[in-house]
Amino acid sequence: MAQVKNNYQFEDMLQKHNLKKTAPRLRVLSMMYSKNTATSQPDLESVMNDIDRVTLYRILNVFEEKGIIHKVFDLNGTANYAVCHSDCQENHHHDEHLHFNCTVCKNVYCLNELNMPRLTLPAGFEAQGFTLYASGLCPKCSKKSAVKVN
Amino acid sequence: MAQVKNNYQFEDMLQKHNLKKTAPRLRVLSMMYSKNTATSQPDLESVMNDIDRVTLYRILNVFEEKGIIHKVFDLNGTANYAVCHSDCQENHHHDEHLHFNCTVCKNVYCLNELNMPRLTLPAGFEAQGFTLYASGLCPKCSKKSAVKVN
DNA sequence: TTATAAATACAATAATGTTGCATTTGTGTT
DNA sequence: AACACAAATGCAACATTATTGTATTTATAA
Repeated sequence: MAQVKNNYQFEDMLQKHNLKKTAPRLRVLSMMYSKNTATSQPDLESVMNDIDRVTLYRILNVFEEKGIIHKVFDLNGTANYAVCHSDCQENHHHDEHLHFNCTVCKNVYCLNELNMPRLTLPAGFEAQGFTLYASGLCPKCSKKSAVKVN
Repeated sequence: MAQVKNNYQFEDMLQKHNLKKTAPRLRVLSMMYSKNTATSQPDLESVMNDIDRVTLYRILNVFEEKGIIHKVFDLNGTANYAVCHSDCQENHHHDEHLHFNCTVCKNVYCLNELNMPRLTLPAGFEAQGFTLYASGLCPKCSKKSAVKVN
């Protein structure tokens, strides 16, 4: 699930996007790539509490601008960020997959493997992008609830 | 588009849900039913600036709990609320339609007429609900941009 | 008309996100 | 290797959005 990358690859990523290789940015990258769920600013802040809040916000913003991560809102309306896959470019995201928000663990999964169904809009509407949300139980939480643990 | 209802009908709605018929609630209802787009707390506040902000938040919350309106987040992650159609019940929303967020006027349209495509999730995921988002130009704004007004 | 529970208004607080600026750091150049 | 400069970070202040507690007001049923 989670894409495995080493520190050299993260440095390359930054360089490719004309971003300086700084410790905070590398740490954010490695955290986001180590998980298969999206990450919010609060998530980052709780782990990297030695990095300034504002810095984290700004890192997330540049990464999004550069097409490294994309933003997705969870059920509570808080912004979460997930690593983009190959076909995202600067200021032009291809975010057309299913976002699954677990109602128990609150994690947001990007299910890239699912391709979006084509659909036609009512007359007059011109869509530029689609996003599909689902909420429910993720594999981990549905297993837990089945055996009534917790 | 916008559902036409009179004040008696709004009073009935409140009564049906065991909510007291108060002036703020009736005003919120009539505003929300008069538009075909979703409404945010800031929207309400700018129009009804004589009503306390907190009251508006609480009204939106009860209405959502009672299944009168449902919450949908716009592109900026701010909560918008739209009137539900018939099949929503208390604490059990049927929100499975397309939400269209115009990138120009920022309005959120609920396109109920569009039925959701069926889709199968990866193994282990148990979906309870789906929501489909699209962003782009709404009919009004696409017409404007075509004739290069503004 | 009155009693009571519910709803509102107001004040205070919390959480989240943004802006401006001084300081520090990375990087290309000498 | 050292310097210069732009970029990034850290810090302080502020803005916005949402929540909680409580006194006051209001709707409704007795």
